[in-house]
Amino acid sequence: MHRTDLIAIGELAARTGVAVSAIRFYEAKGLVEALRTRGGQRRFLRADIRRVSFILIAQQLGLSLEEIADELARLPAGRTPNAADWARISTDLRARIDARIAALERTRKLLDQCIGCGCLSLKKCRLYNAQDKAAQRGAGPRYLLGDRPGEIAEVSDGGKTGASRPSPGP
Amino acid sequence: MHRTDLIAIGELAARTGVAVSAIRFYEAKGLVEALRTRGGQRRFLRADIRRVSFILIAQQLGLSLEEIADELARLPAGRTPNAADWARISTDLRARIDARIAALERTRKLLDQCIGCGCLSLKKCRLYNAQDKAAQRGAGPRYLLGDRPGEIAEVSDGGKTGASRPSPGP
DNA sequence: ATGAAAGCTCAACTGAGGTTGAGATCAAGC
DNA sequence: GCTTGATCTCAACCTCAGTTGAGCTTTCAT
Repeated sequence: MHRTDLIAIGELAARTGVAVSAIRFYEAKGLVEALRTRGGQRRFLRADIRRVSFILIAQQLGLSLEEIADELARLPAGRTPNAADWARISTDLRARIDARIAALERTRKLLDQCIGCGCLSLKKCRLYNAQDKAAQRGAGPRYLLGDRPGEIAEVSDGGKTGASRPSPGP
Repeated sequence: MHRTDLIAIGELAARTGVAVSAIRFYEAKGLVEALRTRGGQRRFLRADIRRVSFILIAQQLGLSLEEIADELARLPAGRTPNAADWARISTDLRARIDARIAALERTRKLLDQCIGCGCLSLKKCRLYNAQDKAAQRGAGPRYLLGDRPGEIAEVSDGGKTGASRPSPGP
């Protein structure tokens, strides 16, 4: 093949659209690995172009760098994801997207009811009352709508969540 | 009405599910206002339960605290949003939700093609190449995906792009 | 052989949305 | 009056995903 199967960080950057600093950052996080020249400069494999692209895509789909690192760590020894890996991973990702869309749709529905009724007035507004309900019966602290970023709670009248979200823990 | 039309910060916290520290933070950002006792403790109006709830909802719908502050600032003197205000604001929010759902759906479609083809192989994978502005609401490499159209290097095995853009500039 | 371009490390900074801790004061029930 | 729990301020710290800058070294084309 090419004599230059190793590429410098700048080339990897240019080919993926990622900043050089970001690639160094990814390396520090264990997302990519580099060989070094005698002089100490990084040299990447061509396959790392794909690896970085994978990172970008996964990121777009909502995974944190840590999750991506986990995903990559599950592959045999530094391998860049192949078709089978991808099928598994992407099926996973699809489920995430579905969940996000569903959550958003629930919210939209609630919101529509709310626009329609124009209420905003406590007794009736379901969006508002999602939280309020909590307090007016039984006075426990910490009720809330969604308990996860990006996720709106299913606001059903009966449902109690008991989810404590304001602080992620001590 | 009640003799206790004023509530302490702890109660506001309990009734909204927000941490006390977060409420102080919101006050610092101008999102809520508090009266003070002679001793210097904050006392909130009951209406602030609604105000905080509004903040929470708007936040869930993707507004930053600054945007929420702007929204609230457009209301007459510290008023908690009323029906007309709400109609305007919520119509706005709905558009945001729609946009997010649409973006997510585009991504999902791309992903489906990708699961199907199993490619992952640069030339064909639209997810890889098209790097849609999909779910970009959330952290991510800001200078890249979508930002400068045409700037993403075609991730191909062959040619060199020369488009070196390691840093977005000062 | 040389000079520009690219690379190196390390520390500090960003910004959003808060949390944590120290040390002091306030409010209220007994 | 005392004690206990809630609250106060202020500063420092956290996470995430990187960026920026200083100061220095390596690589490569001419």
